[in-house]
Parts: sequence; C-alpha cells; structure tokens
Amino acid sequence: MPRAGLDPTAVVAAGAALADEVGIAGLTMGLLAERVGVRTPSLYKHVGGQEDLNRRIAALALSEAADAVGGAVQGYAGRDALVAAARAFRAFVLEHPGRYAATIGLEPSGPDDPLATASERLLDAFTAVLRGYDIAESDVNHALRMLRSLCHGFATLQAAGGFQWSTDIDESFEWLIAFTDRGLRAL
Amino acid sequence: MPRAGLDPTAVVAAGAALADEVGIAGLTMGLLAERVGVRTPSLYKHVGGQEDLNRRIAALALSEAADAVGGAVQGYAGRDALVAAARAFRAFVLEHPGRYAATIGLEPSGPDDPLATASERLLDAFTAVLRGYDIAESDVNHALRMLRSLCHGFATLQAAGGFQWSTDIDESFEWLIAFTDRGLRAL
DNA sequence: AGCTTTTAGCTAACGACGTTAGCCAGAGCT
DNA sequence: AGCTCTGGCTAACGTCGTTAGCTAAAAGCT
Repeated sequence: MPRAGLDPTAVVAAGAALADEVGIAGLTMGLLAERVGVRTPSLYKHVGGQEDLNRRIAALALSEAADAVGGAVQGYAGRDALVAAARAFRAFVLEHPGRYAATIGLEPSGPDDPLATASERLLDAFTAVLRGYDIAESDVNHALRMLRSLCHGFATLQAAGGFQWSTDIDESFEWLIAFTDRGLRAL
Repeated sequence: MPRAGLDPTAVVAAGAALADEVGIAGLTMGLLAERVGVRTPSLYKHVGGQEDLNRRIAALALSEAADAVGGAVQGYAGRDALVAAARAFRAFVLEHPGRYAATIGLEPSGPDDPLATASERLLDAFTAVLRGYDIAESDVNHALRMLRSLCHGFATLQAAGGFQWSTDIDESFEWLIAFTDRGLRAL
C-alpha cells in the first residue's frame, strides 16, 4: 500500500477546498478522506479531529483574507483604499464561502493561537484603510468594528442567499461603500 | 403511559429555547426530546425532522425579531426610530443567539413559506425606519440592505465573541448608529 | 355508554458519522 | 542490514438522526 504523502497543511487545504464546494456543514471526515485518497481514520494522523480541522481551516481562511485585503490596498489611500479593501474582502468570501463560514463562532484559545494572529492580520489590513481618513484616535476602534460588521454582514448575507429582491447586489455594495466613505470623511 | 400533550408549536418553542441555551449546533433531537419529556422518535409526530425543526425555529425567530423591532419603533421617527430599531434588534439577537443563528443560510422554499413571510415582516419594520429619512426611491433598497448588513454583522460578530479588544461594545454600537443616522440624513 | 377511528406515545432497529485502538508496512537513518 | 518512526490500514464503539411497527389514550359517532 503506497503512501499518500499527506501532511497537516495538505489536509487542511483540501478540507478548505471541500468546504467551499459542499458547505461547512457538509464537510465530513469521510468525504475529506475520500478526496485526499485515504481512509477516514488516517486523517487523524494529521489533524486532531473535526473541531481542530475546523479551526485550522478558519485560520487559513482568515490568513488568506488578510493577504487578499492587504494586497488590494497596496498603493491606495482614502476612498480608493476603502473600495479596494471592501471589494477584495467580499470577493474572497464569495469565492470561498465554506472556509469563511468556518471562521464564524470561534474564539482564539490564546494569544499565540494561529487563529488569533490571522484575525489580527485581517484587522490590521482594515486599520490601514482607516489611516487614510482623518479619524480621532478614540474613534478608530469604533470605525473598525463598523467596517468589519458591514463587510461581514453583507458578505455572509449574500453568501447565504439572504438578499431576496431583484435590486442588483453589486450596486448595493458599491452604494454601501460610497455611503461609508462619505461618513468617514465627515468625521 | 400518560400523554405529554405536545403539538408542533410547543416542540418548536422548546427547541428555540434549547437552542438559545446550548447553541444551534448543540441542539440535538435527543436533548430536545428529554426536555419536553418524551422519547426521541416521538418528536417526529410533530416535526418532520431536524431540518424542518430548524426552519420552524428560524421562522419563529424572525417573527419574534420583527415584533420586537416593530414594537420598539412605534411612535418614533427619524433618528429615534433608527436607534430604537437597532437596539431592539441587537438585544433580541443577544438574548436569543441560538434561534437567531438558526436563520442563517436558509432559503425560503416559496412565497407562502412562513420563513419568507416572517423575513418580510422584519424587513418591513426596518423599511418603516427608513421612511423617517429623506431617501430617494432608488436608494431605499440599498439603504435597507446596508442597515440589515450592519445589524446582522454586528450582532452576530458580538454573539460569536468576535470583538476582542477592550473597547466598550455598547459604545461602539451607539457610535455606529449615530454614524449611520448622520449618513442617512445627508442623503 | 359503547364502539370505532385516529393519533401520540413507545421500543427496536438501521445507517451515517466521528473517533479510538491496535496492527503493519514503507521511509529514513546508522 | 537492521532499527525506528510514522503514515497508512481494519475493526470496533458511541452518538445521533431516522424509520417501522406496535399500543394505548383520546376523540368522534351512534
């Protein structure tokens, strides 16, 4: 019986890809094992179990999201940066709904939890956007939370099919970004 | 063996309450059966299964949320209405995180699905808030989606423990409402 | 009241899934 | 070559959702 040459990284990557296809709820150990060409129990040589797998997928997702947002913002400031960041974030969630869904409802276990550091990196990317506006120090955290709530809420609602009427969703998103930009500049 | 006197409504109500206690993921048929004083298979006399139960809990949650928001808005307009609606919505989600979580990722099966009507009622309540502002007809849907994204995003992030730093969360929420109010009035 | 029909509860059983235990062979090192 | 480590396997168990089929309580009818 030839070896499959797996390691934790490969398993997590495959799990994330599978989650994007079948949804985080449909991600089963058996399905993942089949996908990577191995029997179910063998997965436990690489990840601690389903909860551990979920956490690792979430950390990967947040890290990738941070890269996407951070990269998109490069070279822009103010409104352009906000637009780029918001679009990049939403695009990421829509392209990878499963792995992003894995991030919901998880608490980092400690300061050196990969989940915490990835989450911080994503926040830092958004913080960089806010630096392009004239925001009082005391307002930065509030603005950051608002930005995060907006992006998270919009993206997850759309990914879940939560917007029902026919009004164009992309248009709504651009409208929402413009609205936020005006508000931030008026601070 | 005396009867327990259950009906679908009672089962769904108990399920929603249980979901608030143990989380939607921890809501198991066995646990619910024990809670209502019956063996697991008996639940299937009242609900079609776990998915059906989930949908019914979601419909209940949306209906209750619509009542809460609609009631809170009564007699207010403009900023006061926005504040009342947003607070009522967030309070509902924080008090009933489990049943609200049941609403995520569900698509109504048709126009007479209770889920659809409840969802519409909630949207109507927020639409009423927007009527207190001077918003162009073409912008109403965008503004509605923004409001929904904001409330949904903020409430779910907080319910999931997603805000890490020490800045006061209530304060952030009030800041966010004020920000939105200013933006809406500037339209 | 007595008879019939419906139905809400039960036990038994199955299938899917996550997980653990324990074995074995391939890969790498000395 | 031989030793060790490790990544794969099979077997088995527990939990959970679900279905089938039985029975007794309730409800309806005459």
